[in-house]
Amino acid sequence: MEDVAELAGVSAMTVSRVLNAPEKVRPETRARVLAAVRELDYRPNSAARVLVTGRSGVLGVVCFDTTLYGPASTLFGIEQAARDSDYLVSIASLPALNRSWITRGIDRLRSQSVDGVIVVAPHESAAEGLRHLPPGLPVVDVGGGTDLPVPVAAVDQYAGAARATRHLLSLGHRTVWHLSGPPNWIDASGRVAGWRSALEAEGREVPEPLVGDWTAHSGYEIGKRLAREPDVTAIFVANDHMAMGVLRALRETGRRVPEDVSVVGFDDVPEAAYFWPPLTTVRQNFGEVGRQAFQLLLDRIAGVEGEARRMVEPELVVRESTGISP
Amino acid sequence: MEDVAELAGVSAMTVSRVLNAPEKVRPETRARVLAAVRELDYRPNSAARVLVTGRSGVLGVVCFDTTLYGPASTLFGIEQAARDSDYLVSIASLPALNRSWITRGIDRLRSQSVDGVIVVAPHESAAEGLRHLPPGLPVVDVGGGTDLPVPVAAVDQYAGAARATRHLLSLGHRTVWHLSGPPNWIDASGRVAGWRSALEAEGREVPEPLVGDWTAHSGYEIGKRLAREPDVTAIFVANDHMAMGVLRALRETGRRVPEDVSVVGFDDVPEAAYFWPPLTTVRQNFGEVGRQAFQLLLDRIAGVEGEARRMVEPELVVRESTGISP
DNA sequence: CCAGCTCATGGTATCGCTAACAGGTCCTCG
DNA sequence: CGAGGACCTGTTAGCGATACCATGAGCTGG
Repeated sequence: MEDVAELAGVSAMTVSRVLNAPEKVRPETRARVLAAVRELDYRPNSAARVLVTGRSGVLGVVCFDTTLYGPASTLFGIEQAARDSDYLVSIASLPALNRSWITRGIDRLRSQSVDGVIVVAPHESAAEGLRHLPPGLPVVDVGGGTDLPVPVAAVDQYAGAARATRHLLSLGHRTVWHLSGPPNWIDASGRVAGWRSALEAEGREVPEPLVGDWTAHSGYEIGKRLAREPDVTAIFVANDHMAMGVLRALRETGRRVPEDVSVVGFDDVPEAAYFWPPLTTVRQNFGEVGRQAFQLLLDRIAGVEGEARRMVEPELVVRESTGISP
Repeated sequence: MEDVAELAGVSAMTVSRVLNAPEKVRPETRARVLAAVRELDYRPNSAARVLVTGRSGVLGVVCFDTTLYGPASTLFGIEQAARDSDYLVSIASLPALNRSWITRGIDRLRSQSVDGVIVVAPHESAAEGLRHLPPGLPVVDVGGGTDLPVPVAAVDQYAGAARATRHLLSLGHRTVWHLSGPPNWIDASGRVAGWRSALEAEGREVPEPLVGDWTAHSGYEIGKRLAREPDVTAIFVANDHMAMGVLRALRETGRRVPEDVSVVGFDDVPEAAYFWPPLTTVRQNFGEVGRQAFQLLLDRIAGVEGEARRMVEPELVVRESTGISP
């Protein structure tokens, strides 16, 4: 920086100003400094800047498994929003979802002086970790439950599940069975609740939900059980991958979709339209959730308290896996 | 730090040593210092440390689309390896794959003083960007082509494609058609080359490869064309998602898999075993690639030149989408 | 014509840490 | 018994930027 200053015939302080508050420097001086910057290919040292300002321009994301479609898409959305605002994203993935690891993840990021942290861990245990936060660190949660001590951006799982369920009922099905995600996952319980309420609202019988682990494999195994029940004519599955397993199980058992059984998924993964049959599902706009989370974090960093919860509405996408009740 | 030193009755320098070279401090002193550290919940300021040492403990990953299965898995592998070595990962995703954006991505990371960069952009344009690197910055590429000026970790696409093709030939098919990924993607051209060489090695006719864009949609559209050709009895598809589209197109056209047509994919996404029929495919161990890339980078950071290319062998997974020639 | 203001720039201290060297103890060994 | 070395610990000097205050030039208006 000293070199740049010398080449431009100014002091280091002026160089600093050109880079941080250009309007406070006379245009001609500014031009000379910028020319010197280019000439020497000068780049400010962020470490030094962080040391004195306390802000790094880096935000941290704590996440569990970034190979799952949802978290990966959310991360992507966050990263894009961050890029547009000249923020960089550091990630801390967790070997397991529990309070201790979440706390460690946040600490790991904090030790690198991130300006704030977004937690993408839609699991009950996250709430634990979020209850004891280092003071002064802005934190935002994605997909978390209610009454968290931090702002939350999330897809309205409840509404999406209710919508899917009502769609099936409107096709004449007596009731709707549910294959849920693992217990303690916020998304999973939100979908169970939405499904249940939609059934109850119409006075339908509420079957005991079955529990999978998000994988196509579990969908297949549980699907085989469901396929044997002649009562079952409509299934709301908590995500598309499990729905894929269910579809295969139904087919192997000789039950046709949608003629004998209707199936709805959740997520709308890009391949859902090419399942056999193309899957009716609930689309989550993960990218939007990521952007909203980033915006919330930006507000918190700026000291704005603002609203604490941003809900993104999911959308029912009707394809060919649902049809009128047999 | 000063406070810790005072509480422990030592100088700041000794505190620093306890944290960075514990063996150089007498055990009892060390214990006193550590006690003081805990007592005050002291955490070293990484910015100050970076400023003086020049090393940050952060590595950067430049990547294109982290919602794709391959890149996401690779990123995950890198992150896990990094975590085990107490490194943090910052990501810079690119809005488009070309030289300029790659350069900008690397610059963005460099400006945050990362210790090194891993580029996950298996596209020809990446090579351009890697040819003009800031001197002194350790860089490793994932999945890149040959003769790059940096070390590369990659799955052996050529071998995997050849294996898939030979599998189909061994089932009695006269030749094998290929639905490739987009041109200029390194993976895509590696698979084309492996497929072609396997056919030529046995003196088979080499059909003109068809070109998709990795999506199930493109697989479906092109699959419809292939399905109309009675000659086509074996198709090697460049990834699982396109293979899914092909499977659907074949089914809609009334061609049975594997009785009439055999299909092989590439990737082995977790759902591949639940396609209809379960997909024979080539498994890529992305996690291992990520680990290898991280290791290469660690070597480069340490100044070790070492080997420049680490190949991970893919594995053919035979399921039910392939059968003997009709 | 000068007080008083604005505007652009510079000087200095400081952020929190570690490299490099200096100094002090205590032991070893000829 | 004293020189020399091993082993700890402390002192000093930055790393590269910005915050804060000071300074001086040029303008305005009574």
